[in-house]
Amino acid sequence: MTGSPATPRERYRQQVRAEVKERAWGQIAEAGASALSLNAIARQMGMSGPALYRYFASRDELITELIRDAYRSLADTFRDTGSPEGTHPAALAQALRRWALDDPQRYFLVYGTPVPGYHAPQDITGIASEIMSTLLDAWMAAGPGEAPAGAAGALDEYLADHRPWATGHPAAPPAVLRRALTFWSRLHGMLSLELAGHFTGMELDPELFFAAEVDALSAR
Amino acid sequence: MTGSPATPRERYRQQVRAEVKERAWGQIAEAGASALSLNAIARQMGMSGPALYRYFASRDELITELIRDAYRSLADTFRDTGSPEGTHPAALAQALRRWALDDPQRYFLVYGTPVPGYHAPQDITGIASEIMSTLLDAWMAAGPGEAPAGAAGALDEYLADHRPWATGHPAAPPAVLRRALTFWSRLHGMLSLELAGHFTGMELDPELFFAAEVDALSAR
DNA sequence: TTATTTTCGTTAGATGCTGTAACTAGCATG
DNA sequence: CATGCTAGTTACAGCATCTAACGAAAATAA
Repeated sequence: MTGSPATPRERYRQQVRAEVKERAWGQIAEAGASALSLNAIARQMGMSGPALYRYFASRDELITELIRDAYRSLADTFRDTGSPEGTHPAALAQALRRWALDDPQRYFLVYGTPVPGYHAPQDITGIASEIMSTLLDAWMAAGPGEAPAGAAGALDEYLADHRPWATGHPAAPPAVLRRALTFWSRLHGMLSLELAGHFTGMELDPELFFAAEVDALSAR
Repeated sequence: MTGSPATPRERYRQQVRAEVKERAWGQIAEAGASALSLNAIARQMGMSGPALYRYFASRDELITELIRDAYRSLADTFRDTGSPEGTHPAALAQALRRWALDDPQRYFLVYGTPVPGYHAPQDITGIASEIMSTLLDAWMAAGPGEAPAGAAGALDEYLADHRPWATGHPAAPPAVLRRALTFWSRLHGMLSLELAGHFTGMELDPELFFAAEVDALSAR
């Protein structure tokens, strides 16, 4: 990574940008992304409002950058989980849950309610496919499982011909694609319900539920 | 329902409230709940900003009411799906998906990213348990399925003693509780990914995927 | 019918936000 | 040293929520 030209000006600039993001994460953790205020951040940093526009062209650009960092963080967490060849899907599941619980609002920035007009820039979709790729690696190692029954068979047939999201894994059989997809979707269901607080008051142990679902899919 | 006193004043009042909500739903559908503006609604209705505060104490109160209506709408949709005794879970799944696709932002108002500080009022949690109750009805009719394997057994043991969310169904065995819970969670995973657009660009037919998952759980 | 009270809408304004424009002080480079 | 770039400033436009004070209309009471 030969990134920064290391001129003092640029160093300072990156430092300020980093601090802005730091405080932005703080605000988001406290009151959600919709409550993020550039003015408030500027006040915290002892400068006046418009100064921050030297560093971020708009509030949206800052949020987009935070979303990018969130994706990057998840992709790295996935990549760093277990060995490159033999990662068990259950390990990825636990890593994902830890990552989500570590900062729920960061999770929601990636998988939460989207803004209707918003379209993620190209590089973010690239990171997203990195994440899917790691998931496919793990399920490739785990194997296709037993023969699909019922509608799963129909889905496998479909996936055999519609797999642009798995271009990095041309050797993966449709059953592996289906299992990875199913896995991802189920994890997301549990986590977003848990993080949104839909289990509170139900007296349900999310960890136990999570473990049961992971086990159900992993063992089959 | 002997609700309204039907005095002309009250009739007018309810009418204005209804129109405000109508336009609010329009705004939300276009730009999401965070972009909802009382001022803009007032402008559309040909009155000046503060007038609306005669009808809604604050922006938050309006949003809370919309959330309540969304919950109510889902509970009614569930209740009206199939017969009171013999509803198949798959029918509920399809009803839920139709309801979600019919107005994605309404879905997100119920199951999307929560505002950190927000606590839903009592009556909303009541409607939420109505929804769970309908789900439990359907799974009671479907039966407990085959014996649980692996971690599902541990979850069943836990659920036998932790079931305050199923007080309306004292006769439901733990396996039914688990299946209803799992069902709910998996549906939510697929729907929120679909509605948030995480399947677009993957060339994945959400309906086929949805059917496969519903089938996988229903048939077991 | 007349008088009183309640309700609905208005305008003015406090406060906070995003974002632009114009200007100044300081730093780096020629 | 002179020039230009950059990071900050203040001023301001525009829009948002929401409060306060006031006038008009409608419902109610005498």
